[in-house]
Amino acid sequence: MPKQTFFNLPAEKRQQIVDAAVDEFAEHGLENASTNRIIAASEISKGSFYQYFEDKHDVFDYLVTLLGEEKQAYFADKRPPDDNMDTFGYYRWIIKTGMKFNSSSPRLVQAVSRVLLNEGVYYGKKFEKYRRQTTDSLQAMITQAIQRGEVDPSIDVELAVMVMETWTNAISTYFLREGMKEDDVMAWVQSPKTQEKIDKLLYVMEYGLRKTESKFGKNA
Amino acid sequence: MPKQTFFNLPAEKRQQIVDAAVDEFAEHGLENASTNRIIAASEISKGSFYQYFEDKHDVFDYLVTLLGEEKQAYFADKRPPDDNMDTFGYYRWIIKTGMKFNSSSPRLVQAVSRVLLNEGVYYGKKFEKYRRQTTDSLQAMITQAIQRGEVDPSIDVELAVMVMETWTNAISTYFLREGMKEDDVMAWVQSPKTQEKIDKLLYVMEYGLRKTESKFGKNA
DNA sequence: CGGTCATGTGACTAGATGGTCACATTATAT
DNA sequence: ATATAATGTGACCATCTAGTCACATGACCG
Repeated sequence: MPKQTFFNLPAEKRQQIVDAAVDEFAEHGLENASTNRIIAASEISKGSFYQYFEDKHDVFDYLVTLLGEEKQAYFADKRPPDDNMDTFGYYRWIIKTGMKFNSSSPRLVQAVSRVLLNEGVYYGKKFEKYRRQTTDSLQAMITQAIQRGEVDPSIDVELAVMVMETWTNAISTYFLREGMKEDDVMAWVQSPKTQEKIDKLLYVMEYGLRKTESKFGKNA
Repeated sequence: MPKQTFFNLPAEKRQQIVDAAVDEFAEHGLENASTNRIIAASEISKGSFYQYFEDKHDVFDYLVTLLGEEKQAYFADKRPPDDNMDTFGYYRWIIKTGMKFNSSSPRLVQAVSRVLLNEGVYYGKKFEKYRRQTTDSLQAMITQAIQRGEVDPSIDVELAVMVMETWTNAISTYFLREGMKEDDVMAWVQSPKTQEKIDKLLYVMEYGLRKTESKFGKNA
């Protein structure tokens, strides 16, 4: 957590620092980020920086919190279109809505995701708390889905969580790699081409790659 | 490519340097790796290092080449048990045999994978050549599988490649995260528990998470 | 032996890093 | 206006970084 002095700052100055930090982490990750550069870019003095934060990890923690808050605010007034959706439909809605949210704060998402999805794997324990959030909610979702008879009960929950976590991360990575190339990320996300890609991907997650009889009926 | 002086070195000394580099990259990745530490650990002088290599990227390139050679040598005398295997069976064999290979050079695999799978995403163009190798062979495999009527033809090739690439990477990451915790990695890979996990994972890739009628016949 | 060429060496440079601290400035309260 | 507390500042420190270079050591050859 940043120190009180940081929160006493005028919002404008706070934003200046956050912007600088977001850029730095998005560009260099956490371990390679330079506090000196953050200080230079946010046009504060070195002494001030250390009066606001412990170190760069402290800044990063704050960015994660910030992203969490923004996400919560974004989802606050959003509800799936159909109340009787099954789990896969709900997951599809979550993924698509999540991608729209990502387009609304792409740099912040890039900064945080880059560290949590990649560096985080190697500096394990430090980031476990963040991963656990997603894991737990996915686990609840899947347990319910099995009870409802939507997910194959012969697949254990742990594995199903891994599958969905993998796809959640893969789609995030896809967003960061392909979406961030575009001028208008939001337009790219909402384009029929991107939406279709996500649909197809989740279809494969549901029904698999293999050509089966039951699928023939669907595609014929 | 390392300079000629490096290849003139006695094999023992070369190995010493490789070991030090592998450890450094496995522990710190590419961007955070320190040539100074590699030099210290391999017990050569600074001047010598720069007579062998251009810089640390040069060393890393060599490690990638080395891993490629070792992998090729490992697969040279291995053939899938059944010649009439379908594509999914073949892929399953590749993945499992690949994991056995990984256990035989776990540190080298860790060093290279860490950089290519994670850092590589952000320092794009530099590593594209390596990624293209896997992509191309997966693409050939899938095209053939569609022709054989094994893969759903309504799934475009590009997407199927993404799916298989995602799973190849996910299994690599799983190996690095879980397998490397074990004392005996090889034993862990070949244990029934791990093998079953892989089987189930690839089963889900083939048939999906959703409970379908055709699956009922299989699982009942 | 002397000469030549390849290899080994570590002190040194120039720059960046995270972090501290004595002091200057500003705001608040009396 | 004066005292007190909060905030701002950048020179400075120790440590690390990649890379160079003048010189030392060794090997081989005539």
